[in-house]
Amino acid sequence: MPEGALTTLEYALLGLVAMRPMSGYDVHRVFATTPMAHFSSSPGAIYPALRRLARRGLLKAALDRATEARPRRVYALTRGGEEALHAWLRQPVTREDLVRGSGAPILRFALAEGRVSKEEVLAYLMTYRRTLESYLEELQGHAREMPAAAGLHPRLALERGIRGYQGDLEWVRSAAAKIRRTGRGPRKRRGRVEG
Amino acid sequence: MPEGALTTLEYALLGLVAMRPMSGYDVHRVFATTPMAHFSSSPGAIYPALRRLARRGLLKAALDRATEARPRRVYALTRGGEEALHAWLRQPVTREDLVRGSGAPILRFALAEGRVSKEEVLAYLMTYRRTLESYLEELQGHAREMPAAAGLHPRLALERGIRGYQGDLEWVRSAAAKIRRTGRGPRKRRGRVEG
DNA sequence: GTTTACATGTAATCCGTTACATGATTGA
DNA sequence: TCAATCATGTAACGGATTACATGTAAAC
Repeated sequence: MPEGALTTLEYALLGLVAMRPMSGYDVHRVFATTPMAHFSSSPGAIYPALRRLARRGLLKAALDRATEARPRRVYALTRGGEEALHAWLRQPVTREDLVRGSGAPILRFALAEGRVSKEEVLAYLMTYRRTLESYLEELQGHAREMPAAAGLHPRLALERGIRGYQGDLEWVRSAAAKIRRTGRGPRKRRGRVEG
Repeated sequence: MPEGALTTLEYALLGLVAMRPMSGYDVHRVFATTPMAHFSSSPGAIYPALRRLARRGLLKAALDRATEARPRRVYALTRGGEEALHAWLRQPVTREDLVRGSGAPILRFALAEGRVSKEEVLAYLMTYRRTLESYLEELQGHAREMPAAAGLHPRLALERGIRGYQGDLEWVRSAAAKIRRTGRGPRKRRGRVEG
């Protein structure tokens, strides 16, 4: 039932809950204490988004009345949620992803671990790379055709954008190389044993 | 009169109209044909935003009935608009600016040309630099304290963020240096503006 | 002479922000 | 005991996206 796409926040929530079932406050804390803050926001966004996902059947809520005085609504992924998340993780990076600066490309990459095969991750990074290369050419075209009268600041601002995407390109290459070097990719989720 | 802050889009509109009076369509075209697309969006955002700014007294609309068959509403900055824009351009870059990735820091820089003194631009870039340095330390702390169990993808995603801000830092330094070299009288000896 | 692109908007829907509400737990 | 903090939300408001509406000029 993926009628209509989800917001970036909703996908971030799917991805977090996929790691382990979480309450709204658990999610809030992740956003408050990690660089995921980029996607976060306020409880006023998180709680309604969780409910929307539950209403759509992508999450299921379990009322946990035992452990706490106040009931906690602990959300977990449903089968449909798994599928929606998985489908999203495999979406290629588009020009719009870059222009909008939504952070979605990196979010997808970060959440892909253990849910997408190594080959699919590499394919995803390839779409990222190609889109970056193409958009970089576009921006460099703008830089070339920028009239001198446009002024120093706009030129510097554009240069900053170009540098940023070039850095992303280097990152993509380096990340792909590191992933290629990993042992047989996690085909399906495999438990990590830490040592 | 500046009750409540404006949205980034609204400031972008103020900045564009400040360059030369523009109609909604003119603005739309700038967004559609330049890297300003980042802040853009649809007519459905632009036109209402222009009206809001007019209602607040920051823009004044002139109905241009002569040049075109259909009347164009051409917007120009009012005195209040000048002041609101100028006040915004001088706001320091905050941590929230970075976390949210709104693009506001660069937008302010790009729009500052000719409206803010060279010294103020350099001071602004200094706030940008300091905020970047501080946020970078925060992110590097996260990287150090990230449990090994967190996995490869989140670590790479964080590394990408750190690299990006480091690139911004280099850009800030280089931009400040270029701006320092501008508009110096031929006889003036260079003074140090370092911090 | 009709399609296509230009130019200027409006309307419905919906998401996110801000601020508030409330109950439990802990520290002074 | 009183305040602060943790934990879990709700409500009002407003801006943005998407889609639609409409009227002119250019192209074919």
